[in-house]
Parts: sequence; structure tokens; C-alpha cells
Amino acid sequence: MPKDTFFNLPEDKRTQVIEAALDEFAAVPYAQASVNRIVARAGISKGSFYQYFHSKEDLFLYLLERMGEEKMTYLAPAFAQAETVDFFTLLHDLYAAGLRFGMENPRYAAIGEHLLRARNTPIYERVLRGGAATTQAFFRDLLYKAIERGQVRSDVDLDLMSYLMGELNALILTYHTERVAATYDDRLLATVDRFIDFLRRGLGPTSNASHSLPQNKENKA
Amino acid sequence: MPKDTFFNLPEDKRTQVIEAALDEFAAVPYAQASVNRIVARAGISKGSFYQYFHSKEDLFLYLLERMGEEKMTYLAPAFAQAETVDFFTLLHDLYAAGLRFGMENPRYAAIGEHLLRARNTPIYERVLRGGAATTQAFFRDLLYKAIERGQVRSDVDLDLMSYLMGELNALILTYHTERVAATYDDRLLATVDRFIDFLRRGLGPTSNASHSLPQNKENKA
DNA sequence: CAGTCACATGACCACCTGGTCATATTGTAT
DNA sequence: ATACAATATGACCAGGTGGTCATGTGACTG
Repeated sequence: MPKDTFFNLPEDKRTQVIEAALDEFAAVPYAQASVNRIVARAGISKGSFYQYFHSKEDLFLYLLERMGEEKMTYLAPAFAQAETVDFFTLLHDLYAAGLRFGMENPRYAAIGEHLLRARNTPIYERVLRGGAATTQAFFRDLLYKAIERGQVRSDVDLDLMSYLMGELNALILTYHTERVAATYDDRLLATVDRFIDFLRRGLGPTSNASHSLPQNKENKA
Repeated sequence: MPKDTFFNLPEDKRTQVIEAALDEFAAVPYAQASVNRIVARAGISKGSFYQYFHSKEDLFLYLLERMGEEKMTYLAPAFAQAETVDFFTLLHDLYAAGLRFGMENPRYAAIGEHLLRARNTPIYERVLRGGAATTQAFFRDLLYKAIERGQVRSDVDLDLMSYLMGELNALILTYHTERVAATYDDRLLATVDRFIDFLRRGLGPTSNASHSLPQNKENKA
């Protein structure tokens, strides 16, 4: 948590600091992020920085907290319908919302990506200890319920697939921003559609292609 | 390219240096890798290091080159059957071989992973310029041929899927080493089997689940 | 023996890092 | 005007970085 001094700051100055920090942490992974560059960009002195934050990590964790809150506002509508809607539809909406968040907040997306790749580094476990929700556990739960409802084959590898579903979210965002376009438009929705359709075929009951309703008949080897 | 001095070294000393470098570059991404730690570990002086290599980058690129060669020896058998075998079978063998490489060469695998996550950093483009083959282009070609042969639906997103197939290779390795086991055994093969089966359902002609033969009938939305 | 060449060495360089702290400036309440 | 606390500041610190270079060592050659 930043010190009181930081929250007492006039809003525009506080914003400047946050903006500068976002730029820095989006540009390079945590270990390479430089406090010196942040203060230079924010137009404050090094001394002031440490009046605002206990450490570089303090600032970083604060940004992650803000990021979590911001992302939730995107995902909330999809979550609201979690119980009433088909698994793949829910998945589609979650992905679309997540991608929209990434597109409209590219710096947050970059930070998240760096973090995802920072496993085995000290900062990562401190972030987890800080209580960051693990996406994978969430997807696992979702998948499990979908199997119970017969919307997903019962012989899928629950662990593997929930892991992949979490990672794929970030992957598709990267793919789309790098190869297609950096704006949130129909093309992104089309990509999501195709991807969910792929998942539906891969995970759903046999012959569950496209938007046909699930059927509970199993088909083993 | 390392200097001649390096290649003139007695083999055991050369090995020491390479071992130390592998340890370092596997432990932390390129930017954080320390020449000082490498020389300490290798038991040579800083001065000697720069008699062997033009720079830290020189050493790093050399390791990548060795890695490429080593990985090829794993993949070669799978490649040999590229023209004669079903797309998903080939994919299965490539994945299995790639994962075996990763399991038996964990430091190479770690380096590769760091690199995969180092896009947007200066070293990455220098690696690409150095001529590293892009996995994605390869998968794209593979997928295209599979479509022509009717082993894959013609309406799949070629770009997206080839991108994902490249990334998923690394992802599955990460998943398996982190969550299942760090040895190459039947469990890894089982994971690959399940994953390929998932792809077969997701990508193949409708009702192409499990090991049934491909059918050429198209099925659009 | 001297000469030459390949290699080994660690002190040293400029530069950067996260973090500290004595001091100066400001705002506010009396 | 005075006092007091909150905030701003940049020189400074110890420790790291990649890279250099004068000097030294040892082996081979004439």
C-alpha cells in the first residue's frame, strides 16, 4: 500500500505518477523497471517517490490492485449470467470481455503478460501471496460444472484444459493485437467466435459442432 | 560467433563455460543474466570471458544455435515421416518429440521459454534476425496441407491456429513440468494424446473424433 | 638463449540500480 | 509574525552491470 502522502496528493499529480509507472511497467518486466525513469517521467524527485511509496514493489502491487478492479468492471456483466447461460456462451462472453479490457487498457495487458511469464521469479510469488486470484482455479470450476451439465465431455483432462483456457486468453489477445489489429472491433469478435467454436468442437459432446445443442451420448475410441 | 580462442580451449574447460552459461540463462531472462555470475561459476576470469566471446549477446546467440541443433536431432524422426503420415499423427509425434527435448534439456527449455516471452525486447529481434526459424510459419504450412488433404476443416482460421499450435507446444511443456511431473514418461505421452485428440475434434472434419479416419465432407456453420 | 604468440588475469571504467536522509520549502493554524 | 507539521528535493550510498586493458604467464620456435 502506498503511503498516505500519495493519497493526499492533488489528483493531477497522482495521475502523473500512475501514468508514468504504467508506462514503465508495461515497457519492461518488473525486474528491469527503473524507479529513476518513473520519477523522471512523472516529473517528481527521487525523494518524493519514496515519500509516496515504501518501495518499487509497493507501487507495483498497487498498480496490480487497480488493474484487478478495472478488469472486474469489464467481466462483471458476463459473470452476472454465469448460472443461466450455456458454458460456451459464458466462455465466449468472458473471453470477449477480457479481450476488450486488454485492448482498451494495453498497458495493463502488457503488465499482465509480463507477469504471466515471470513465474519462478521472486516477484511472482509475492504477487500470488498478495491474493491475486488464480484464473486457472476459476476455469477449472467452470469446466467442472459444464461437465456435470453434460455440456462438456466427461473425459476431458480437467487440469490441462483449465490451465490452457487461462493461458489462451492472454495468447489470443497477443495474437490479435500483434497480427490483426489493435482495436476492439468486429474482427476481434470474429476471432473469438471462431475460437470458441473450435473449443466447442474439441470439448463438447461428440457431434457438438457449431451451435447445435449438446447431446449426452459418449463416444470413446 | 565466439572467438577462435574459445574453440581452441581444452574441451573440459569449454564445457565448464557452456554449463555455467546454460545455468545462468536458464535461471533468468537475458537482460538479467550476469556475466559476472557466469565467470564465477565457470571458474574463469572476466578477462578470459572476453577473450572467448565478443559480448554477452555473442555467447547467448551461440547457445541458441547449439539449442537449435540439439532440438533438431529430436524432431528429425518425426519430420522424416511428414509426407506419409496423417496430419494429427505427425502433430502428435512432433509434440511428443518437442516435449521430450524439453524434458531432457530443461535448461534449454527454460531459455526458450524466456525468449518466447521476451517479445518487444531488443534481444528478441536480434535473435530473429539471426535466422531463428519461426515455428509458426512451419505450422501454418503443415495446417494448409492438411486442409488440402481434407484432414482439417477448410473453415478453420489458419493464422490463429498456426499461431496457437506454436505457442501451445511450449505451454504444454510448462504445464506438464509444473503440474504433473518433470520426467519424460507415460504420463506425458498421455497428456499429448489427450491434447491431440482435443485438436482432432476441434480442427478435424465433423465427427472426426478419436482415431476415426478423416472424411472429406465439408460442413459449414 | 631470445623472440613470439596465444592466452589468463583482475583492477578498473562509466554507468545504472533501489533506497536514504539532511535540508529546504510550503501550507496552515494561531 | 510564529510555530509546526507536511511535503519536496537531490546529493549520496553500497552494490551491481557489461566491457576494457596493461600486465603477466607459459609454451613453442629459431
